[in-house]
Amino acid sequence: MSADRTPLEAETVEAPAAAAEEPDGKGKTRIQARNEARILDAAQEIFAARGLRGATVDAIAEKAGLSKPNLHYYFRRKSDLYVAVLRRTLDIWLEPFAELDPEGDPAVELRRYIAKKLEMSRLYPSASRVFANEMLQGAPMLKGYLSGELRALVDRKAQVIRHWIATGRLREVDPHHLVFLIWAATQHYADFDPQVRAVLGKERMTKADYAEVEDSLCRIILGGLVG
Amino acid sequence: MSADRTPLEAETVEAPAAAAEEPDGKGKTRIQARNEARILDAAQEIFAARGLRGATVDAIAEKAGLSKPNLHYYFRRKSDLYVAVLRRTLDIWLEPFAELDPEGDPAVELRRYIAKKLEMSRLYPSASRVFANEMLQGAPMLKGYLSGELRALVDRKAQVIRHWIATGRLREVDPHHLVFLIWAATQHYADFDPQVRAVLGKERMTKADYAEVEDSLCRIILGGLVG
DNA sequence: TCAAAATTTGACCAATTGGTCAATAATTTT
DNA sequence: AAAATTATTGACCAATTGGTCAAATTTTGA
Repeated sequence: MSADRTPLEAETVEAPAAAAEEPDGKGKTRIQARNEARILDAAQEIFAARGLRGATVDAIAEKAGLSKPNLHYYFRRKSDLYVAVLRRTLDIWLEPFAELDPEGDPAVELRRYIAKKLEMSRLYPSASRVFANEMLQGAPMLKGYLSGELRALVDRKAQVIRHWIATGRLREVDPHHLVFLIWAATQHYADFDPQVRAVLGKERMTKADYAEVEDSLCRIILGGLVG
Repeated sequence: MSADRTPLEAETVEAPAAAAEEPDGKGKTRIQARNEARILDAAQEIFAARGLRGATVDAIAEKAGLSKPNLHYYFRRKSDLYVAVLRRTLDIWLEPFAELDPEGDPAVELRRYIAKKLEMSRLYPSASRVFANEMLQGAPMLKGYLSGELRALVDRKAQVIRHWIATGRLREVDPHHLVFLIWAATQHYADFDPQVRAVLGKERMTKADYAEVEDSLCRIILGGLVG
């Protein structure tokens, strides 16, 4: 109940000695790079399924193929690892959102964004789930990030959407809620996968299934907003 | 890693002696009813924030104002309590969905359903979060329910939507994905509340804020489907 | 009023778990 | 090849936690 929180701003792993190195990439042994990657992947799976508190270091270590003390050699605290996973996920997620182009055609831009976001749910569902878990916990690790960087970015993109509306290329909508809707709809297929599969009666969701999802989402969301 | 799963079908609490009593309601002392309600409410809060594994019986007991052994007097295992909370949530959730009327106007019916679902996110966010948590864990307790009762109900309602389409009152859409979209969009405001508030820059979401959400969602989702 | 039934609790376990540490084994550097 | 650095591990704690139990207290009902 006390100490498993570390602000996102903190460095994930102390860069070994060397100061002016690239924030990641170099300054790392071959072994270091390999093991840290393995650990992050394993941690993402475990955190996705159990959350921060539910995940055990033993489980992560086992999945990564390392002993617990060996894992601690790379990440001193479980929360460090959690934050590192979260950071990696966020980096991947925000890229296509930031690319929404005010000069592009809203229909094309939004469709591409929806497609990319959905593809991420399909390819990295566990990343989505870790984030969802963090939200459910009240975002203890991401509070600052959400109301800082993220809010700023969303506000900027809301301007893009307003621009589209102002130039008559998009119907009147609240930009924020449009963004939330896209996020909710796309992430749903990763976060609520068991429900989706059960209701659809599918053992697993194929690439083709996702193509149908994309079609449906675009049709509904864009249907009333453009054209 | 072993024993914290109990199928939903199992009775929540062994009805004390009497066989042919109503499944709930009677057959319970005043104290029993009061305490069980308190425990369920407390458990919902704790489970919502921490998930099944992360929630401690102590925390639930404290929130309910009882001692741990006393809580165990009412619910022998933590997982019993978890299932009970889940069951209660599902009962509340499915009611308005089941009410979608094939003879009604699609615009009115869907708008009302969206409004009700959103209201539930506003009034009982923790219920939504417990469910979300269970999904993220892979739905260990709800698997059977999802592919049984729920799937059947959704299929039935998908027919209603297809009926609307066939009679030219609704544009062509995949009924299942429309339902998922509505679920995702409405639950998002409960499950991702920290993100929503941070991005919107609001300390808390008021009733008025939710009214705007409702308006936006209906405008986007229904905008392209009816009229 | 008094015994039976229901409720509550303090004291305890046994298992789990995050994290440490000294010692050992690889690797790299000189 | 020896020294220095990096990686790995077995053995261990201390704290947390789910759950038990016998004893005590309160409520109920005849």
